[in-house]
Amino acid sequence: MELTRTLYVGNLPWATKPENLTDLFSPYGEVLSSRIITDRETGRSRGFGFVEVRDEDAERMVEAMNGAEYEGRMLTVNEAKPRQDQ
DNA sequence: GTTGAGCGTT
Repeated sequence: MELTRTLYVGNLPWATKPENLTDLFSPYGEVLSSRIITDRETGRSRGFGFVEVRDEDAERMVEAMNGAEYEGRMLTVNEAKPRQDQ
């Protein structure tokens, strides 16, 4: 039984940092970790990231943040697909 | 010094 879930966050501004994700999602639940996916070569943001949250908060946080506006962008928030398998 | 749909490293 997992205690956490990972949320996919898309349509982020290029300048968004992991701490920004934490600040954005914290009001709606506990953020355990957050990360911005960057291009391995250039190191620049790819415009999306992932936020690890408590399982019990995940649903509410998706509802609250999906479609929310950040720096003029309508965010896409969904439960992340499993990275390896399942 | 750019871009805009997307589901991520060890």
